[in-house]
Amino acid sequence: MKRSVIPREFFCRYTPEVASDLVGCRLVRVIRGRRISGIVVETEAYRGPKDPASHAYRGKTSRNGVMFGPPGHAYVYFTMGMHFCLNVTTEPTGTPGAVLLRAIEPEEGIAVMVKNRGPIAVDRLASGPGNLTKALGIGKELDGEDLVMSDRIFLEHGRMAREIGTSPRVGVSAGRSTRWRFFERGNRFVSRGRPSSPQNP
DNA sequence: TAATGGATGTTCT
DNA sequence: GAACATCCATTAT
Repeated sequence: MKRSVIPREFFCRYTPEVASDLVGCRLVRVIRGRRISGIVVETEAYRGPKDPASHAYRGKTSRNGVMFGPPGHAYVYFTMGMHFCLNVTTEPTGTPGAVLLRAIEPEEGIAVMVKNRGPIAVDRLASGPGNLTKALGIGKELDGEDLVMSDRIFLEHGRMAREIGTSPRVGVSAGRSTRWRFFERGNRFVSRGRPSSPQNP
């Protein structure tokens, strides 16, 4: 059987381009042999020294080291005292870059996501970076995982996104001038980000 | 429906 | 000691 896992070359490109192309791909998490998955509907791009909003802006540290490594790996970090965020590394080895996965449209394993998140509406199960990692049971034990080789978490070809919208990134004070947030226009699983921010600018 | 602020802990200055 | 790639309940309109 042919695997439809996305190859490493896909991630070895200009980060905003990878972030845009990831919308429509399927994110798969496997726990005890069961698939939990969904279509990626919202992402953000982060680069290196010229991107003041990026963790890699001030160079390599023990936390962000994965961003400087080979493309196609998971960069998982803990934030705001409560939440994990899942990123996919991009660009050639030595060039920092990562795409933050902000929301998915659940497909398989919805019952497991509900168990992880509590009884809430399906369109909010994995909407927002902290909610996504909680729904899929992702923690720092997956930091540095190779998404091309792993059987615990990986990306597959999904479906064609209808239309890609862009906006400034959510929750960052620096780098407001770049529109490096990408989402499927009109999709109800996309997180609102900030209250009252226009979703179809 | 929109705005505000608290919980909570790691990382870096 | 300050900042932080968040989330959600509470408050005001």
